[in-house]
Amino acid sequence: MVKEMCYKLNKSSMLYKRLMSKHLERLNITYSQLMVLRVVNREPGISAKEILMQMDTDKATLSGVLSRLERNNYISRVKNMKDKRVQNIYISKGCEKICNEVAVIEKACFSDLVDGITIGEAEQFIHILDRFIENQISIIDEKG
Amino acid sequence: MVKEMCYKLNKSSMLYKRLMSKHLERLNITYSQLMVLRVVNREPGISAKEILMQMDTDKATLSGVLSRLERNNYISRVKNMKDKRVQNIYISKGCEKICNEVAVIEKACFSDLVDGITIGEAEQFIHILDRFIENQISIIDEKG
DNA sequence: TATAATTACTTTGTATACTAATTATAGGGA
DNA sequence: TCCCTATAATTAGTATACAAAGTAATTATA
Repeated sequence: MVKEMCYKLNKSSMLYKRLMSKHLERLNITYSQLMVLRVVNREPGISAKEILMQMDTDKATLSGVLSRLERNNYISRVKNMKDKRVQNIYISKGCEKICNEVAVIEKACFSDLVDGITIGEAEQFIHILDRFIENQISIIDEKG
Repeated sequence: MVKEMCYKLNKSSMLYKRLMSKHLERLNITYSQLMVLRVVNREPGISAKEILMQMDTDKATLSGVLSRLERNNYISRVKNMKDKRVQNIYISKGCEKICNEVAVIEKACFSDLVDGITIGEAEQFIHILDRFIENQISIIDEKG
């Protein structure tokens, strides 16, 4: 039973990434990059460490995503003069648009995803998923 | 709401992979490799294409996983003489053990994962997830 | 103030994912 | 038999994911 849950969770997650990638292709940005861009859009001047605290990824992974975002002129990184280890990250001009465009795409995509699923079911689903995630986190934390 | 579902699905999937990776570390095998190994264990002599039909991955990805499995002596690939494009894949001797060991690990891990989740809830969860996956697949298929 | 410990971030190396292109082989006509 | 198309699998290239090591700057402490 749990096996089935896990297997299907993985499958669904994979499909979601595939789906979003298709949508994002024409915006010339990847799913991970967008997730980061969104956080920066919400909090201009945020540092990598602060993004990490919100995003549950790996610092090395984030470092790479930020490099590519900067290379493609989606963001700029400015060394913080009070603490030179830190870089403040800003969205490039005109780039807020992308976040808005994506919101539209997502909305369209999401409406198809819930076909045949009631709000009550979705709530229940999220409720169980939350419990599941809590269990996962506590197991991982135990292992240090 | 859907956004929350997707976000949490991704998160849970990521945590699951992290968790299994930790467990598999000492067996010197990765999660993806194990998934493939399992299929081969079930159907000795299976071809890469047949694995693909069962596994919902990419053929290029699978090719890489198979190379590494072969490099580490977990499997062997034998050219099929009736159709020389095809390779028949076999588990190396002594390697069935790993599959069994993993079954034990998984069982232990799974029991922790369902803490506080009833069987009824799990069933409901899978039911909704199935619907969700169906929707995802039909959207992806629409797009070609 | 010199040294130790920490912190923020990057780099390196390995393993997926996935697209596009390539290779080798099969198999069906003309 | 030669040609064309389809198929099984690999290869090349880009982008994650993550562990481990490295770098530079900051803080704590003897």
